[in-house]
Amino acid sequence: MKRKITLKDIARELDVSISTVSKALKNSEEIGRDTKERIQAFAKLYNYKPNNIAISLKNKRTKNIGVIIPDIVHHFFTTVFRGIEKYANEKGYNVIVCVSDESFDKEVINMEMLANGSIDGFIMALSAETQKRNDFNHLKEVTEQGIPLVLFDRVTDEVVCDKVIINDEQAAYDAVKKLIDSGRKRIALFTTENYLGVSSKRADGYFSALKAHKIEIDENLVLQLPFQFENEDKSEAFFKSRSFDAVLCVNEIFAVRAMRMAQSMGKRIPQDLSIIGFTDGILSKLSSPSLTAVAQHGIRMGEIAAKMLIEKVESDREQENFRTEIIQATIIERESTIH
Amino acid sequence: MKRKITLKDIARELDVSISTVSKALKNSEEIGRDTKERIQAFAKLYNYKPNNIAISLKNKRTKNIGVIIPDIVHHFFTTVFRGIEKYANEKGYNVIVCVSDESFDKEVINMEMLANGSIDGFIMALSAETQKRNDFNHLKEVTEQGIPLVLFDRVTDEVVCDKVIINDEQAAYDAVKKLIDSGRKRIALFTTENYLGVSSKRADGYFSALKAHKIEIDENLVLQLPFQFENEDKSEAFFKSRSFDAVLCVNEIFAVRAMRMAQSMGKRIPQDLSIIGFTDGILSKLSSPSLTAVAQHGIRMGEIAAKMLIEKVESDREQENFRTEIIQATIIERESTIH
DNA sequence: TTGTACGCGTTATCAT
DNA sequence: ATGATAACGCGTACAA
Repeated sequence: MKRKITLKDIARELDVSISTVSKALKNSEEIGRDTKERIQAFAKLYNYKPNNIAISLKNKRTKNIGVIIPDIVHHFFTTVFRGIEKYANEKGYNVIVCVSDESFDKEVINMEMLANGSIDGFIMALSAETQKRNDFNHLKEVTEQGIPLVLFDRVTDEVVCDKVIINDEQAAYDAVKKLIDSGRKRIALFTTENYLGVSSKRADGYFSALKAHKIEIDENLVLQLPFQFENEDKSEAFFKSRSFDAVLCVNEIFAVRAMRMAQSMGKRIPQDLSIIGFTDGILSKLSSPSLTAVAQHGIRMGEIAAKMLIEKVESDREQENFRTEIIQATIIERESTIH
Repeated sequence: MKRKITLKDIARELDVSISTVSKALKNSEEIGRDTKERIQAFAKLYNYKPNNIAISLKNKRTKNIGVIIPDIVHHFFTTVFRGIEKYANEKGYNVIVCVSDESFDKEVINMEMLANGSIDGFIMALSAETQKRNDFNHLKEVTEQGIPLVLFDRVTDEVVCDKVIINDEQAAYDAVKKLIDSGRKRIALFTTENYLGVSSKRADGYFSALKAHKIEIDENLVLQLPFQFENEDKSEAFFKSRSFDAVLCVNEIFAVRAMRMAQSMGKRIPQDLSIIGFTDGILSKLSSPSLTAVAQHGIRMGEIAAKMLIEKVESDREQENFRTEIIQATIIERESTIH
């Protein structure tokens, strides 16, 4: 087994000083032709590569980005992650991922682990619990330490930092408008409990679209469901007791399950019921009929987040100006709506 | 902005030596009651945390694991990743993820980036291109340097290291047997081009199950498709020109698309056609009808991989004994088969 | 009980 | 043209 070779090893072997080796390998003009060549040849032969950790210690730059997301087995988040990783890699950065699992405590622990020198900056989406508790001290501490932070999708006004979001409210508005334009009158909303985070903006868009089109708001047409739609009974009761001809769902799992439920009750999609869901993932594409969906452009969101972060990281002067980038969601029309 | 505080800062502030501070914070018995308390109080007040990078340099241990996977927007891989991340975090390790994007070059570059001290060991699944080229020098180099490596799912015999796989062949055999037992006679196989990696084992299981049950093998019933099943024409032609009453698909995307294609041609699932797919992901659960699937237990696979790796990392003595853990796949019966 | 010195691997500055 | 030294932050063997 050939262990990693260091500058010191080369220096000893070639009987020169460490600093000579260091300079020679950087092609410094200070070093003589022949010594330089000797050293470079030797280094290449033994495949010398500088130790990242030592360089990090010296430069106080790790070239690592910390990403903290609530869930990784999740289409939208992986998509954003893909964008982050792609951009970061191009810029020579590596990405350390931690999953908060929607837990406040894990989010805190993960941030602390990484904040002690392991990363140059954070990109994250808040856990559900963090949003519920409205406690953002761990984020504030990090920014106060001068560690750059970019929030995406699940953000908060409480923390001053860069942010990337989609225009959730407008997207929901547009989706509902599309349903109305196609002749739908009784439009339901399937959302998460407590209108958590983005869901509340989507609900806002839903309500304002109805208002703008003079459709009376019927709170009975709003169904709040637990995260994974585990509660089939609740939705079944909803379907049985309400009459509606369209649904807007705040995520694609809700959308697919709504569709299945409707179909099992003999409804035809889209003739009897139109469905639009947020997140244009594999489920929307491959369900049958395929789902009209609000594309959140996760990859772009990730790229932008990474770009914003790296800019901050690489700018040495203290930053005070923070931006919020808004990505335009687009509606991908498929078979679950009439057009 | 309060920058991170170091031992040196505390020492200067309290007018003691750095090593005194260091010892005091480790509660060393060498240090006097009062100095210890003074130092600890001060450290707590200023929220002192040791710098990970410095510790890494000193210990030659980063407490980072490098994970390289072909794709992240992919149910199975994210599932495995979840298992890795979970176990690693419990053990105080962080996970650096790189996506090879099925490319040999990116895999090599990513490994090199991380191998220079950034991580203590690798967990990876080979990219498609790497498998095709049969070139594993980058893996061998890493193991020769003494960096522990665990391969999962997409493995190779060419590299001597720990591995975690599922019993693909047996699982395919069992799936086909289940189809046969339910009365199916003409069973098709939808696989990737060139029987890449795991697909070839699944094909082996398919063939041997047919043989074992005295069903004549008809090569015309094997359809090779590009990765994402982009080629709808090819599969449509297949459906039109062949007659078969069951399909085994090597992944869930193939399975869902096969089902949609069949349905669009008027076939009923499972009455006219039974379908079983590998990967028990969200697609299988939520498609309609839901898909009988081979569960690969990604989380467990990830946990085991992380466990194997960390054991190797933390064992100081040179390792020579490598294991291959085989996880038993299980068939989850749903609506796309008769039982 | 406290402090000094050294080393982890690298680079930058200053001597020779 | 080459080398010695200090520094990044920490821990520890050894000295006082």
